[in-house]
Amino acid sequence: SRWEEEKKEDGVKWTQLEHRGPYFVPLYEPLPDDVQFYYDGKPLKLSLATEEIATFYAKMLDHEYTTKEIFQNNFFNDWRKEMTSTEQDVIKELDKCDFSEIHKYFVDKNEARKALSKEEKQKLKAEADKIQEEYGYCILDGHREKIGNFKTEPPGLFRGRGNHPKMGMLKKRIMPEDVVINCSKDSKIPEPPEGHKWKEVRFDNTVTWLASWTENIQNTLKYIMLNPSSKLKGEKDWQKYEVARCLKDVVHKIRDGYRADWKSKEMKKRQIAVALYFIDKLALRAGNEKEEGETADTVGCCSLRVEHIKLHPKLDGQEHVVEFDFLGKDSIRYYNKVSVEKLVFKNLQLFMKNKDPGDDLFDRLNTVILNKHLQKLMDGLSAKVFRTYNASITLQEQLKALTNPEDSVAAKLLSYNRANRAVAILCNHQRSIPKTFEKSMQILQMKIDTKKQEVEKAQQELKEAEEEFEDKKDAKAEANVEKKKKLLKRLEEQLARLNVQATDKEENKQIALGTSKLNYLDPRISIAWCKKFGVPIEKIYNKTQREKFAWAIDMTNEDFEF
DNA sequence: CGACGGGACTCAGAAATGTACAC
DNA sequence: AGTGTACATTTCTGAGTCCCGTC
Repeated sequence: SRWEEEKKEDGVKWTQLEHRGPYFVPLYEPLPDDVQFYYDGKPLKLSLATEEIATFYAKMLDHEYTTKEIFQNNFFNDWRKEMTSTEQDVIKELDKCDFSEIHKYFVDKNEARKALSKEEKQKLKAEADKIQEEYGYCILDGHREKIGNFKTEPPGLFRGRGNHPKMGMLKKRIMPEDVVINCSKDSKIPEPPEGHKWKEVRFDNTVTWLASWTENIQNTLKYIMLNPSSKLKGEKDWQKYEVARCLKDVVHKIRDGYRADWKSKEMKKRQIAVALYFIDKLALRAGNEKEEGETADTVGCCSLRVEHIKLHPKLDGQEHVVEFDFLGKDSIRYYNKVSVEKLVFKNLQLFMKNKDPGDDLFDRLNTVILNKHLQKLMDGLSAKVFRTYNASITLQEQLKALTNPEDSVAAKLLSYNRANRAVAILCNHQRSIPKTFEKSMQILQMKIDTKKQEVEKAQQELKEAEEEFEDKKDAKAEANVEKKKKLLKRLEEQLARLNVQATDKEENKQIALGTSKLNYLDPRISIAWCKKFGVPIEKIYNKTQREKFAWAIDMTNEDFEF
């Protein structure tokens, strides 16, 4: 099959790569003349470039971002830089800018698009499909593979996560002159759009990207890469889980090792040992250092500061409790109270001694030191492998504990979701509570109440039927009892299902299951579980997910053990 | 060594879009 | 049968990890 093909030289990722280059998003279309921008109450015709940037802001007027001072200031600074000198002379304060007409124009345009007839919508869809067909695929080693992101990112205002110092800055339009193309020498080299040139065309088969450009906000590279369904990505994914499975064999030894190191005479060793304990037990990320002022202030394990933990010798009947409170990746809050071993607690007290809240907790440590240590313990081992390992092993254990072979498929799926949820909680994968949550919960509660009444009514009817049977002792009365029993049973089952649904919904409101499912759980565990318990794979993986995990679906039977 | 910057890749939740289902 | 809405899926792009070379 396609998962077992010729091996390449070390570091070589492909022998053939052919594609069309990125699809460039359409150029800016000027506003109609009757849509005006006002400055200080007076209409002001803007130059094309200035107008385009104004529309970026106008489009976001409903968004919370535009209420933030940093966003406003960054936007206004960048906007002014692009203005003509005449405009600069006039437009001095954002507060005097009135974008409301422009805003309304785009709101209306959006509604108009939604109100389009079926035929018109189909036509638009067909056009999009054509672009996808033309630009969305490449040829890699003879196979036609789907590309992940084949469009350049449109210009707009930068939206960072959390308290990002650069929010609102102008993200510039990507032109062919900014783009580096990567393909094979003998392939049909993509044509730049008419009148344009590529920045560079290179033939580097040691990397997997098809095109790249430098983004102007953080000055970092962006890439066009393959879709997760591709062979290249699939193999990499498989490899990731194989490394995590290797950890399974040595993790006990590693745990013994770091426990012993809690007592080390060397401070650095003790810090490594405690940090590793956190990474293993709590599935924390490694925590690279970040450049101050360039990004939101977030941390991982190695970059934890004294202010991010509190030590409680006793708390709620537990001993040696560490209270974590910090912002992690994407500024998602990590809040947890954990009872730790006495030695860990003692070490933490020591690490925090004579430090200010803003000081590093692990002052002798960073991710490079930690990962070098891990590499010595196992080939390919780095901090993130612990997350993959602990996530996958947790799923496997939870599935074992929760699955009842006698259950219906629906009940088994609930168990699966519970197991998935345990992992999402471990990895702190959160989502914002859906806007419609309260409402839909109320509706569900109403259904439950109605169902309860129906159950009570059925109970009453059954009682009556039984009494009648006592009385008459005839076949008709007996049949009626059976009928009422059946009805009651069905209603009770429906009620139970609704209750389960409500529990599930409540437990899930702030938890995002997708990330762990897609990135941390060895798909072979899930596939084996499906096969073992007769659950169709489609029930747990949708089409995209089945495509991504094709490698696993191909190779896994019900006996698979992580 | 270790700091630093560049580079390539994975992983992250929000937002946009599509679909199914209730009314 | 048509329409609105809730939920599922897909897209988007920002935010991490980790490695490498240089000084």
